[in-house]
Amino acid sequence: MIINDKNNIEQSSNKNLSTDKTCDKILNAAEELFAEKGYNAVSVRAITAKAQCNLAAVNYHFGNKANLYKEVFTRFLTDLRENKLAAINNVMESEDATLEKLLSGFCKNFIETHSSGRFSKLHSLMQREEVTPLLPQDLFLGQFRKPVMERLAEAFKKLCPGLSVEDCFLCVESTISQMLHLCMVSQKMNNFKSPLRLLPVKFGSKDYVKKSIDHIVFFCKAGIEALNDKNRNKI
Amino acid sequence: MIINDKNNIEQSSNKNLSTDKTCDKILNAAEELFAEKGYNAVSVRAITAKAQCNLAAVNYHFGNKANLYKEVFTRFLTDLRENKLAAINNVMESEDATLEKLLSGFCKNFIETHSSGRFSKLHSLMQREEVTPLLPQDLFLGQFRKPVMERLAEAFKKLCPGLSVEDCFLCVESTISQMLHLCMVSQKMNNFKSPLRLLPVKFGSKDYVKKSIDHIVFFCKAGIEALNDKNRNKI
DNA sequence: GTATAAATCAAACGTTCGTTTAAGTCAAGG
DNA sequence: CCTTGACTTAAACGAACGTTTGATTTATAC
Repeated sequence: MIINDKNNIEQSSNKNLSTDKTCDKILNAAEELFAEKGYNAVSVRAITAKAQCNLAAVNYHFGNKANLYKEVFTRFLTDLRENKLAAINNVMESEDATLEKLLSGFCKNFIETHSSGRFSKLHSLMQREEVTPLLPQDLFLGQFRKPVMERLAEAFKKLCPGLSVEDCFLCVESTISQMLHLCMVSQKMNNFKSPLRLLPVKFGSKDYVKKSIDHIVFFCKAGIEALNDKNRNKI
Repeated sequence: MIINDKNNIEQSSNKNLSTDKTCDKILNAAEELFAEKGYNAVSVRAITAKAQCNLAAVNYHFGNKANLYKEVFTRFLTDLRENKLAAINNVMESEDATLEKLLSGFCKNFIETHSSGRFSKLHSLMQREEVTPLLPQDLFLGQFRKPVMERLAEAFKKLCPGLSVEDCFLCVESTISQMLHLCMVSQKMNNFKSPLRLLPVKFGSKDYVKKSIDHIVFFCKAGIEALNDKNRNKI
């Protein structure tokens, strides 16, 4: 019995996750099911049914259900972190980087990544883990949130030197919180087809998301620049 | 067997929830436990143990566990909605209402309400319900979010006539999303005593929350006024 | 005081769950 | 060919859960 094997480090960075081995079939099936329904709502039996393997295979390869969840979550967090850092670096490595380009690049990558494909469903999983943590705090906070926040705060500082380090982090929180909220609204509305209309544009529709992105970029730019100006005037 | 009895309508509006009747003891015990651990992590046995009554009492008075949860959630949402509407009205009924006073009043009431007392733990429950809905959408969205959002959007419109209705709602979302995020960070850090430091001020500490509130008020004010000015310049 | 309904109680039911066990299959190495 | 170890399989275990039952107690009304 070999649990917690890390033999798929190279594979996890690939876009196409391998599906031949039982171990990987379980990992992929668990990722889909956990993302869709959350940890408690998914039974080991459901996972092994989807992976088309025996019930005991989960305990054989991963020790127990909780450890399988940890493996799924770690693989996902690593991939998502690299995605976000790349989006920030992509703007900052350019010669003519501006605050607006940074915000636009970060937010558009955010919504695209979290709204389609593999990360779409996993976004809910991340939100669930944030509200009801099942894993050690340092995994989510230290290995994902901290590096992304630090990189974005650093970028803000470079483009707006008037900001204090503290202001940079507060602006990062302001930006990210709005994006997380938008993703949640967008995803929830897509799932439930609610007829509720709060706006002329239907809440959660594609038009709504598009307008929201533009709004958030404008809103954050104004807030950050106002903060930048305030500090510069102090001097 | 009388389930779903609404005989405590007057009592629910009182600050001191009655605790003499078995029915109310169950409701109060369930509120505390659901708020702390979520629906699935709380067993009917745990509720009846805390309420010091028999296991079958839950099914006798509320039909089943799910309906008890609905009763708990409805009572809580009604109280919280009135709290928020009062905070907005409290500023707007004044003669010298300004955008900054509105934002400050709303945000400070928000953090105070969600950080201490009865609503402190219930905030997590609301977040869980948002991420993993167990109840019909129109309950949370229609009876809570919609009225609060409409009232705040209306207030923005009054103080910043240059904003379009759509802009008002987008600014409401920007404001609320930042407050929700702050509450979550604050609460999580309080629970876990994480040593992680992202800022000079400790993440999630009282100082951090205080500075964050001031930041959010300033940040939103700048964003809203920039939007207001942009539209006025169009004319 | 007695009849009727409401409320409480201990006990059990049926189901689902995560996990374990022990037998079985298969491929590689000597 | 045989052994060894990795892997798979069917079956069962024990615990926890929501719910139900039927008897018993308490309160209410006549």
